[in-house]
Amino acid sequence: MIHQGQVGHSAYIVASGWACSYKLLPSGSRQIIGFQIPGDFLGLRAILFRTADHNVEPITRVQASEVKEDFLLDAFTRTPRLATAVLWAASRDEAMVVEHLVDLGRRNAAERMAHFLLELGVRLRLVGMGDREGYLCPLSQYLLADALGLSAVHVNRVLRELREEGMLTFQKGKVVFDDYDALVEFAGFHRAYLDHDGPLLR
Amino acid sequence: MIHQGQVGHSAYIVASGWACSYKLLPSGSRQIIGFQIPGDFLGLRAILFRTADHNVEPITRVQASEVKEDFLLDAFTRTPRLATAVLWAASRDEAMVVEHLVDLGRRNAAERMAHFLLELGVRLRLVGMGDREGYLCPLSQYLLADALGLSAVHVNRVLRELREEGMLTFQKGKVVFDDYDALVEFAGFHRAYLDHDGPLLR
DNA sequence: CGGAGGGTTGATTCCCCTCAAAATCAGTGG
DNA sequence: CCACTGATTTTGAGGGGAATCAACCCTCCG
Repeated sequence: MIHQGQVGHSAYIVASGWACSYKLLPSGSRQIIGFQIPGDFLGLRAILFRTADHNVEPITRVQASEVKEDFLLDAFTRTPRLATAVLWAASRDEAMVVEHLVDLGRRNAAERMAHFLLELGVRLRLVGMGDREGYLCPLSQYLLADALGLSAVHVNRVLRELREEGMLTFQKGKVVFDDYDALVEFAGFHRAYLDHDGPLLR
Repeated sequence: MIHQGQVGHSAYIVASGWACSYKLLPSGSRQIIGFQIPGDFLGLRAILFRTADHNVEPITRVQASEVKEDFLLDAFTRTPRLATAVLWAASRDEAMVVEHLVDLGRRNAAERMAHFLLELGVRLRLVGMGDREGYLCPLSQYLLADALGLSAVHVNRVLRELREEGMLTFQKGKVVFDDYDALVEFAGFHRAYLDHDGPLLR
């Protein structure tokens, strides 16, 4: 969908399916920045900076509406409210990246996993694709590893631990919260950063 | 300057001095999101979300221009170009956080340190506070540790390594690039994400 | 002169990586 | 229906990078 270093990209609004954005290092390893789910806006930086600084790739089959560069920039000058809305979306995005940063910097593997899957759960619930019980999740352990800065092997062990602790089960594409409250406590999860009221229009 | 959980903040444009933004975890540990230097805009999320999701604290004595919430939101609707400029600034900010994320996820301690100090160098050069030789840097090893997701002790060891390898010297508040090219190579540093042309105005 | 903050170094521990190999599963074609 | 392939999950063994704990030093400052 978007390729690092290339120019002339569009932005997209995801209608269905999952995608992921990531960066590749010279060493060949990959760091996943985040996952995009239905309702998400992606590619803003690719438009503003003209040349994309990251990649976006579908994980499942994705349907998305294309938002062309010209349209977006025109719309900004013509409809300030839209500009504010996009700014707000970008800020929510940044808040998620920041929380992800905290994950990698100051949480151990299990807390990281728990926090990450909780966040994903809240986001999916906001678009009606999950509930307090759990959700369907097409992510492989390799993808989780590249997102959480772990090895795939260790992802597997951590998932086993969480399962044996009776907090969370992730198997066969399904995340099940076995003990939601314990999990929230364990991960130090505060959903405030996902709950802001939408653009502060005036 | 800004306190997590509090409402009614302003944004600021730093005129002189250094600040840092960070999050605190229940465990008491701290993850520094980034450092603000002269010319940087900070506190946008605190305004858009009404309640701040992070803290900002001065490191040295800071002089900054306050940008009040009302002013900013009014200006958006009245001056679309300004909105685009702010959006652009926010995106550059996010690009830096993303690169920081890659640091924590996929680089070892030494590469992380090198990459971080190189980025800081480029940013400082853009505002005339450093050159290819190096720059003045008021950050303690504790601050570096909390930014890079390391312990202060290990920060010290890594700095010693880099010094003994003849790549970089950080002592007495001065960063000196002993071998800039080697350092860039070692860190896998690409400055593209800092070099975009400024707001794409129309 | 005592105390605090920051820097430096050593010893030990442990979290997570790497390497390696089964086991399971989905799809594919004979 | 089964053999074959490739992707994914699972488990084990061993090693290493960074944390932790614990000193000791220096400088600055009231």
